[in-house]
Amino acid sequence: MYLSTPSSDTLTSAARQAALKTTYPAPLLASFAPRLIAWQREHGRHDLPWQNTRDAYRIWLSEIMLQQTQVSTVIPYYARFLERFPTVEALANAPVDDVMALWAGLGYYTRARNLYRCAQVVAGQHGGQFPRTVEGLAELPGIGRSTAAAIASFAFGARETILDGNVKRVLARVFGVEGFPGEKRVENGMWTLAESLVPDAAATDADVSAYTQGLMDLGATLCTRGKPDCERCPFASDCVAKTTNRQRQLPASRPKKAVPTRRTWMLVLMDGDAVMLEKRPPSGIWGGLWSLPEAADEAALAARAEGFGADVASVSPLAPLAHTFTHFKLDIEPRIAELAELAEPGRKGRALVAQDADTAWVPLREIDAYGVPAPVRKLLDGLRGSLI
DNA sequence: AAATCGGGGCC
DNA sequence: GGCCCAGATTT
Repeated sequence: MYLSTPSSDTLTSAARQAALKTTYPAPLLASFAPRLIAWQREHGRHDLPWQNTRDAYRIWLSEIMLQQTQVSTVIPYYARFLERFPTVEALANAPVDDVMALWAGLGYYTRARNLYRCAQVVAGQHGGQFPRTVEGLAELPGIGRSTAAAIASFAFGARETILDGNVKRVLARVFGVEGFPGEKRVENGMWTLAESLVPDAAATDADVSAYTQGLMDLGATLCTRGKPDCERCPFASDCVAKTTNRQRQLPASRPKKAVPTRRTWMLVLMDGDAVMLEKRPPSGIWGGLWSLPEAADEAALAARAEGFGADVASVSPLAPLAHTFTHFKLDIEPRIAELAELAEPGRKGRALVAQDADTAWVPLREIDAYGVPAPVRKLLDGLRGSLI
């Protein structure tokens, strides 16, 4: 049952549908589908390679590719896939490495693996036929509720609604749906609204296809995130966002949640005017950038300083700085140290420090030539100013 | 640099 | 069953 709109409170599905009419203008609800269909036929996209087919395999393949990549990128991949794997059986029987090789460049490789797994399930357990219902489709790997609805409506004329990011944006604007669509309550309301909008039983399969395609086309070509082309929109006269000039506010963006704070200690190890930078691991925060050696606490940083050849007694604090990421705030505790004197009088030595591909002595004036995280650069810029 | 995105997986 | 993530792109 998880595919049906999750019931909120005690309302039945019918009651929730009825409640929509008190929330949104009935004439808009009633005219939405015919207007969208008319617009799609006149101004929508009609020549995409996966249109004008009812082959569920082709539609599925396009939908999976389009989940993550824009149309212009998908087109050549789609063509190559179909040439190499004309049927779901051909895909299922291919070595997985062949599939991955053809996918290479599209990214999101777990979805390629799901694509392959899905093909094997369809070929092996469904006789090569994709399930015809949203429920059946959504049990397959890589197919969720929205993708299932896209396949069911395009391939089988099912009167089911999609609800992807584009559609959420269109609905939020046209109907003035408040709240962040990533929030369950808001999303559930959008599913109910979207379901109420699908063409009625009188609609032909072609109408259903035009409707679903229209939802996609409107969001992708007119009702875009940045600069919607309201002048060409068939709903401009009714659209809540347009008529109240809130295109930028709808849909509501993710609420800024209080982010956790992490704390890190950074070593500013100086040798004259040069500072030691370390290359960070390729993935994770500041992946691949050059930064200061780090440690999780004061003692660990002192140990690192000593390991590099600094006199621990010379390690002293600089002003802390904060940097905010999407997910968390980083408090940086910088500690500055100089290399200890070598036994040979009057010489400090870079030779003490292992020079490998992941460490570098960089004169402060040259750090711009390295990829250095913004807060670290700021810190070093300040240091440079004070040393001169 | 920040925001966004469907589905999967984790709890 | 709900929440958050992984992995990538667009703006």
